Amino acid sequence: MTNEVMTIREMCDAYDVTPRTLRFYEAKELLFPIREGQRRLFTRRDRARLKLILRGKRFGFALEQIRQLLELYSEEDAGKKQLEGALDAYKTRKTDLEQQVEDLQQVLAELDEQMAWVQSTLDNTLVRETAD
Amino acid sequence: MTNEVMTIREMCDAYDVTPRTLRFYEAKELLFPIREGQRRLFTRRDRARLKLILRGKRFGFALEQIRQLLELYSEEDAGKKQLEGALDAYKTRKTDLEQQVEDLQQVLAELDEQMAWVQSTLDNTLVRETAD
DNA sequence: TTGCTCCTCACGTCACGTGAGGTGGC
DNA sequence: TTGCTCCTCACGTCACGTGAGGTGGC
Repeated sequence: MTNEVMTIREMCDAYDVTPRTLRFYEAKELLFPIREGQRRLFTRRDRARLKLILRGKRFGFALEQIRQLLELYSEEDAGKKQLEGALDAYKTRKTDLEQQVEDLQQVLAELDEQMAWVQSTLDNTLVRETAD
Repeated sequence: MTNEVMTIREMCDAYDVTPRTLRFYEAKELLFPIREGQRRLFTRRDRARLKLILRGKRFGFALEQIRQLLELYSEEDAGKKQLEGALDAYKTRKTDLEQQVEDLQQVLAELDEQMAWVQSTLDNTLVRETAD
């Protein structure tokens, strides 16, 4: 049954996160597990939200922005405005990620130069030592 | 004269960093400005180190690792061992950066899918609204 | 005196990690 | 009783940002 609730341990195993992370997301109002005494029980809704949170993180969104995106999605009538809002956030994120790729490639080139320089110095050092 | 010392403000303007950053690097023993009373005066050596620090950061090294690399470089006899140590660190960093590029491209593809999905939902919404 | 730049704490940020100390149920 | 898992503080991490409050020299 996908309607079964899950304990914190089961959640950790299923989604590869730590208990601390789940408690942290609850404190930040990203998840709303129900309580059985002290213990947390995560519902199907929490699991759906956690999946979106983890994907949002992969996209590079900050938790606060993910919280806002979750709100957009959960407003029962996911209407035009909500969807366009989400799409806008995605576009901004995409541009930023593309810039990151460019930056990384630039940095990789610079790193190659640096490595070549050190390597050539190393070669010269060996030559000198061998020339003794 | 490149032997002139520079004030914190001149350093900030020259290298596009904040005063806080320079004080922080000093506290972390990455820079060693001399003192004129309370004020810091940055030497040519500090400027050379700062350039290496900023490049190290671009490469994605943590400050502590940058500190160690600076030690390797500054050991007057930058011999075989030191250079090989630096080269090793660079290689590890390079592998990691390449992995980051791959991850980002993967994430970008996933983001495109997600955007397409939202867009198609949006199209359907418009169709329904127009069909009234 | 007013401005400007410098200084030293020291708390805030972000997303958790990591003990410390205690509880419930087998 | 011992183990195991859960819990709640609350401090630590990383690289600084950001006031608060004070100083020196024009």
